[in-house]
Amino acid sequence: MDISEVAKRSGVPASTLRYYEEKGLIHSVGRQGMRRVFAADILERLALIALGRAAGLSLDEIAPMLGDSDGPDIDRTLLENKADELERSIQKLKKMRDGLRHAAVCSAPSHMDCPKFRRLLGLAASGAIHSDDAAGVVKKQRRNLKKKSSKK
Amino acid sequence: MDISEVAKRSGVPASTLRYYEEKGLIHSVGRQGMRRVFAADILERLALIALGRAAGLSLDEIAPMLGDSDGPDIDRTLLENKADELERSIQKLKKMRDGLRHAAVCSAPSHMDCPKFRRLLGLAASGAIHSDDAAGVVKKQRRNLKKKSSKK
DNA sequence: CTATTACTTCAAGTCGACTTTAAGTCAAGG
DNA sequence: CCTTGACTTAAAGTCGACTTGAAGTAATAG
Repeated sequence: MDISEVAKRSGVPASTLRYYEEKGLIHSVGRQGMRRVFAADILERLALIALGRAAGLSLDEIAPMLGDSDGPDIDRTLLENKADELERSIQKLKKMRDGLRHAAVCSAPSHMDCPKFRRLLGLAASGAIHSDDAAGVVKKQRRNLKKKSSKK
Repeated sequence: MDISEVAKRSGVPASTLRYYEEKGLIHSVGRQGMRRVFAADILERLALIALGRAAGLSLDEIAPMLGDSDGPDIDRTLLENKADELERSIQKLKKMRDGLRHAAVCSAPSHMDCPKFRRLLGLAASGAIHSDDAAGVVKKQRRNLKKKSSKK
C-alpha cells in the first residue's frame, strides 16, 4: 500500500503518517522509488495508536507499547492506571454536568443567588473540579469542527 | 488588594491575572502608583472563570458571560449545550474505561487475540471513541505535575 | 517522451492558555 | 535617602500533535 491508500483506509492523513514514522510509531516496509510502501498490518497498528490516544496516552507513551516484532506489548498496570484516571475524570465531569444542568434551569433571579450555583463555583475555585478535565474534552471538538469546515 | 494578594487568595498566578486583564476577563479598580488594585469581588469573578474553564469553555466564550456591571450574565442554552457535551464525553470515557479495565486483566495470550480488545480497537479506529476526549483530560494532569515538581 | 500528479523532505507555522524573561519603575522599610 | 523586593510592560517562549508551505523528484497515464 502506498501512503494515500493507508490514509484512505485508516482515515489518518498522510502528513500524520509521515509524522508518526518520524516519531518511530510506524514503519514502512520499504520504498518504490522514493515512495513509502506499507504492509497491511499498518492498519492494525494505527488502530492501536488511535486507541492509545483515546485512552489519553501521549505518542511517547504509546511508542513503547507497540511491539517491534509481532503483537503489541502492553503494560497491564499502565492500563489499570489509565482506567482509574478515566474513572476520576468521569466523576468530575458528572459533577460538572449536573451543576451545569441545574444552572441552566435554576429559577434564582441571578445565578449568584443560587446556593447550588455558588457551591459549584466554590468547587471550581478550589480546584476540586480540576478545571483542565472538561476543557481538554471540548477544545479538541472545536478543532475538529474547524478542520471539517475548512476542508475546501 | 494588590495583585499578589489576589493571587494568594484565589490561587491564580499573578501572571495569569495580568493575562486575564489583557484579555478583558477581569479589571482592576485602579492603580496605586503603577500597581494594580483589585476590588474584593474579583475573587468571585475568578471563581466564575474557573467554573467556565472546568465546564470546557474557552476564555473567549467565558468573557461575554461575565456581566460588566453586577451579576454574571449566563446563557442558559449554552449551559445546556455544554452539559450535553459533557454527557457525551462521559459516555465515551466510560467505554474507554471499561475497555481498558478488561484489557488489563484479559487472559488472552496476546491482546490481539482477545475479541473484546479487538472490538475496542475497532471503536478507536473508527473514531467512535473520539480520540481527543481522554487525551485532553490526561495531558493537562501531566502539565500540572510538571509545574508542581519544577517549583524550585 | 512528457505532462501531470502524487509523492518526497525539511522547516516553519498553528492553536490556546499561559509562563518566562528582560528591562524598567517605584512603594515602603531601615 | 537609599536599597530592596515586588510590581510593571512587551515580547518571546512553551507544550503536543499535527499541518502547511516551498522546493524538488519520480511513477504513471496518455
